[in-house]
Amino acid sequence: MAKLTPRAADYSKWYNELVIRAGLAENSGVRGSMVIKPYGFAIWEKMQQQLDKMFKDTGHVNAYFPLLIPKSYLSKEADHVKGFAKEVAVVTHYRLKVDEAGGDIKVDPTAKLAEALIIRPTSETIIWDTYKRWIKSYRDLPLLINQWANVVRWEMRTRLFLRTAEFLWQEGHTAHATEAEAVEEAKRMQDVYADFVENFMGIPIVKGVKTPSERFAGALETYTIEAMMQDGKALQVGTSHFLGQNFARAFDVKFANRNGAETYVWATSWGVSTRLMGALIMAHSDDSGLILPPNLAPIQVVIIPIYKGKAELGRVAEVARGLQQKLQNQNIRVRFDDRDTYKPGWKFNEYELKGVPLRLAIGPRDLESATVELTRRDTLKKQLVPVDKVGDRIPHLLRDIQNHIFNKALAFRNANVTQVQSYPEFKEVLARKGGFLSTLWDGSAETESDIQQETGATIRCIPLDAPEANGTDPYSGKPAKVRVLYAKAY
RNA sequence: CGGGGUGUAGCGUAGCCCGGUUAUCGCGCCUGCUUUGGGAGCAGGAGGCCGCAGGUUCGAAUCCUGCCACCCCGACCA
Repeated sequence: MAKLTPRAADYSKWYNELVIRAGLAENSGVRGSMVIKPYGFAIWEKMQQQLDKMFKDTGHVNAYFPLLIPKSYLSKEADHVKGFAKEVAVVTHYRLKVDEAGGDIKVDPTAKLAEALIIRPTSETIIWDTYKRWIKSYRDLPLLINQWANVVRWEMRTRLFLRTAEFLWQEGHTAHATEAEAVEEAKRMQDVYADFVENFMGIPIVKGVKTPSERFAGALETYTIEAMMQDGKALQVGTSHFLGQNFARAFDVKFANRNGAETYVWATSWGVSTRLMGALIMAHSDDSGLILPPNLAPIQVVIIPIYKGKAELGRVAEVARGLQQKLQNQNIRVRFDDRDTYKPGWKFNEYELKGVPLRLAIGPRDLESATVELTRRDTLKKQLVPVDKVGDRIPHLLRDIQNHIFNKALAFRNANVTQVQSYPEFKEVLARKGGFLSTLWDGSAETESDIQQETGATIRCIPLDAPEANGTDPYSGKPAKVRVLYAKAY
C-alpha cells in the first residue's frame, strides 16, 4: 500500500486501493456497479444484524416489496418524481430475439410493455400504493415496516461503496394517525442511526436537519446524521424523513379515526445503505489498512502460530486451540489461522490490511515462557500476556479498542470544526484546513447556492443542538436565522 | 452530462508519438529444495483474441472511426 497521508490530494486513490486490497469489493465491469466480496459482505452482514435488532426493538417488522415499479406510480408525488426522474433505469421490453443468421441478440420490438417499469430508486411509491389497501382504520395504525433491498440510481459519477449505481440498503416506511407521532418516529430513527454509527461503527456524528434544498424529494423535513472523514470532507451516513401527508394524498391513503372521520395518514421513511461501508473505511483506516471496531469485526481475534516443522506446530496448535475454545465460550469471534501455505509475516500484514482488532501470536518462545504476544490493530502496540490471563485480558482490550477508535475519530472531528465569523475567513479556513465550518445563515436558498458555487461547500445540516443565532449571515449581511455547518461533502 | 486521463497475463506496468522477428519488466501463480517471531531465498516453469467492433495497410498493441468500461475534476446524489 502506498504510504499516503490521510489528507493527501490523492485520498481518493488511497481509498480505492484500500477497498480493493483489503478484499472488500471491486469494480464489476458493469457501469457503476460493484462486486461486494465475501469479507466486505461479512462486515455488511454484521451491520445488518445489529440494525435489524435495533429496528425490531423499536417495534418494526420486515417485509418485501417489488423491484419493478410501474412508471406512472413515480409521477403521483410531484416533488418525488422531480427528484428521481433524472436517475431511474427503465424496463421497456420483456423478451429478446435471437437472430438466427448472426447469432446476435436483439430486443424483440413486438415485446414492448404497455407501461414501462422503473427499477426502484427507492420504494415509497410502490409501498404507498400497497398501504392504500392495508390501511382503513385507526386500528391499522401505526404501520411500522422495514425492507432490506437493493435499489438502482443511475448516478452520473460513481465510487465504490459511496455512490454505486446499485446499492444495498434498508428502507423503513411507516404510517401514523397523527403528525406528532410521525415526527416522533422520524426523530426516533435518527437516534437509532446515531446510536448505531457511534457505538457500533465508532464514528462520531452530528445530528441535524437538512435545509429545504437538501431535503429528500417529497419530504417536509429530513433528519440527517453527518460524519467527518479523515480528509475533512463530510459524508451523510443516514437519513430519516418526515413525509407529512404528501404520499398519503398522492396515493389516497385515508383511515377512519375514532370519531369516524376520514383523514390522510402521516408518513415517515428512513434508510442507511452500503455507503456505511465507505464511511467505515474513510473514518478509521490508516496506511496499514482497515481498522475495524471490534463490535463490527467479523473476526475479532486472529491466532497466528509460529513454528518450525510439524512437531512444533502440533505443540503450538494445542495451546492455540485451547485459547480459541476459551474465547469462543465468551462469545468472541476468533479465527485460528493454521494454514501452512503462508508465513507468519505474511499473515500479520494480511490481517492488518483487513482490520482485525487483535492478533494473538504463539511460537516456541511463548511455549517456553507460557505467554502469548497480543497486538492491537488500532495502535499496533504489542504486549506479552501470560497464557492463563488471555481469557480475562482480551474482552477488556476489545472494549478498549472500540472506545479508542471512537475517541480518536471524535478528537479529530472536534479539531476540525471551526467557527468562522466572516466570509473571507470562511473561504480561508475551508481552503487551508477544510473540515466543518460553523457559521450563521440567513435562511435563504440564494446564500446557500452562492456559497456552493464559489467554494464547493454546502450546508450539511442545521445541528439539533445549535445555539441561538445572534448576528448576521457572513455572506449576505442579513440577519441570521440559524447556526449551520458547512463542508465539502462526498 | 461537460472537461481531462486510462485500458497490454490475476495485479501493477514498458512498448504506441515514428507500424515490421517469438510483446517488456516486477509482483502473484505452479514444481523442487532450503525456510517460518513482520509480506522468505535459489533454480526451473506456466500463463496474452494488447478493452470490443470496424477500417487503412503486404503487415496493426502501435494509425483512423465508433462503442464499452474505469479513474480524476465539475454538475447531480444515500
